[in-house]
Amino acid sequence: MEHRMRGEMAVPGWARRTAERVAETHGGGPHVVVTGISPSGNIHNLREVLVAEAVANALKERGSEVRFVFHADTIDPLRKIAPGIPKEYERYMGHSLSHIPDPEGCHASYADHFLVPFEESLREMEMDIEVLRSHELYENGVYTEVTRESLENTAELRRILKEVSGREMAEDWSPYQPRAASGSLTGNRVVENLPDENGVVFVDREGNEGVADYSKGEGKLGWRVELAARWKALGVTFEPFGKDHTSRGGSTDTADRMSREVFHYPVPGRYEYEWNYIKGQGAMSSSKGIVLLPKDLLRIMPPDALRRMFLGRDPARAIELDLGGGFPRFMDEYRAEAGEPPVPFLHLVTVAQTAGGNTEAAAGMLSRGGYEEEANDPEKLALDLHYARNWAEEWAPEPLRLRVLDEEESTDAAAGLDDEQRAYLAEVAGKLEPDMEGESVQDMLYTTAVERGLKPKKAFGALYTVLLGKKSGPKAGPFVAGLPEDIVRERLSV
RNA sequence: GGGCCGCUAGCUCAAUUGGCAGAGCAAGAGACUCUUAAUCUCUAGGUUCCAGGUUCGAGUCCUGGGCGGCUCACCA
Repeated sequence: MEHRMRGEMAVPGWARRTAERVAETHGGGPHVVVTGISPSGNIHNLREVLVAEAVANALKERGSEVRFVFHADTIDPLRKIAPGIPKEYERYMGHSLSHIPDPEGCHASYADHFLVPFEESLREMEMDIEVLRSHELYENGVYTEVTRESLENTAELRRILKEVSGREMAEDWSPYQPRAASGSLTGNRVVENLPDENGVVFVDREGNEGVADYSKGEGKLGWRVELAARWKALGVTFEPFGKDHTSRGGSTDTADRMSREVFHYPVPGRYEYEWNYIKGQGAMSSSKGIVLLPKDLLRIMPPDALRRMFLGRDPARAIELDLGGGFPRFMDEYRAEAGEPPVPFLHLVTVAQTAGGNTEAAAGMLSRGGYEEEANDPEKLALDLHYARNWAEEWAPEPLRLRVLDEEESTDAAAGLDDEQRAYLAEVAGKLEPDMEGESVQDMLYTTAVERGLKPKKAFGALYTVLLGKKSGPKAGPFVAGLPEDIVRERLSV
């Protein structure tokens, strides 16, 4: 069986149309597709990155050369303390994330603490993307020219901000935020530009004067200006935006005008995406501690399934992702489209939980169930079982979760059974033979119950009680046949 | 107030850039001597929020309206 390779997914229509518009306004390339959000680990990030990836692929499909960039705002000042971060970090307020130590000491900086896991997720997604850290861009002089340009056009930028937002701007406003000796980017006042030295003279909170060299990353442009400046500095031709940025008076509104009127750079193509929500959890919010990493979701599905799930039919629409009860159906549809063997995901879930880590046993169960193809591909089977098992443990509704009780638990659970049920279990235990097929086990279980005048529901209920501690479970015959015989016999002897 | 999105079967949603309105679940009927969130077969279920417009043809495009959700303030 030939499986579709990663990254070769069909380019969706909305992405192709977007690429077409980008090509009309920005030519045949080379194109620079940028996606950039703060490295806070919010799952919305993923949708933005995937939208950008789809458009980048659509541009490539048109024959253009594409540079695909993830831009991380590592130089940005810390402005709120995330849950779980020590209170002492209050003292780093206003400092660059790249200049603050990792609260857990595991990475080079506070910024990397959040960014590195996200980078790992991008790698796991097998994404062909280049990660740029903004503090490095500043330090390497990538922003030197646009910063000089911004400073020269301070009055013009200030006027645009005032017009678009309708707010009064401080008389001494500057597009540049120098870093004070204290490390803080905020609360400093630029008093003089030194274009010949790539610098500004500023006065900090305490009234001390200092000089910042903007060719060396000793400060940064204010957010709204930086956005437009980045387009020019990196030659951006496309960037997606969430709806929080694109409203009137929003950041794209100001950046668009700055780009055209100050930097004389054509506004990059754009796609406005809606957000995605996780059913039962509400909006993902890093400040509320509701954080879901791509990594977490790659535990239950392959990268291309994640792409499909997060992009939906049209990323301009909000979607509520159902990772609970609706997930098996999603997987079945995805697998059908991808041309994978048609084993129902729910079946894999049962098999995975029954067979534990034993791929051979699982293959046997699948084979007996008529799923030869899946059973004969151990590598793929192991991966699918991994997804199914993780889903069962982390997302599945309670009725689908299975765990064979240990001896003690089983004895406790059996306390509620009556004599008829115990006698039934004892008889069944005696009739079980090694190498019985699921079907004959099922037949034996049923026939025995009927012969004893025991209602099937009561009989099967007893079986599930001692094996799983529940009143119901997966189809009993195949399930029991898949378990080691001695364990079954032991649990039935109560 | 501005912006974006949604409104299609009882429920959750599809409808491939204008071409016979579909699926899953729920409901009803039947089948299986085999428990289940059962399975299989069949049935029913619709003024696509409203009013106009464009078109040979509109769930889809345009205008106006209604209801609901989200989002926006130099904070990146």
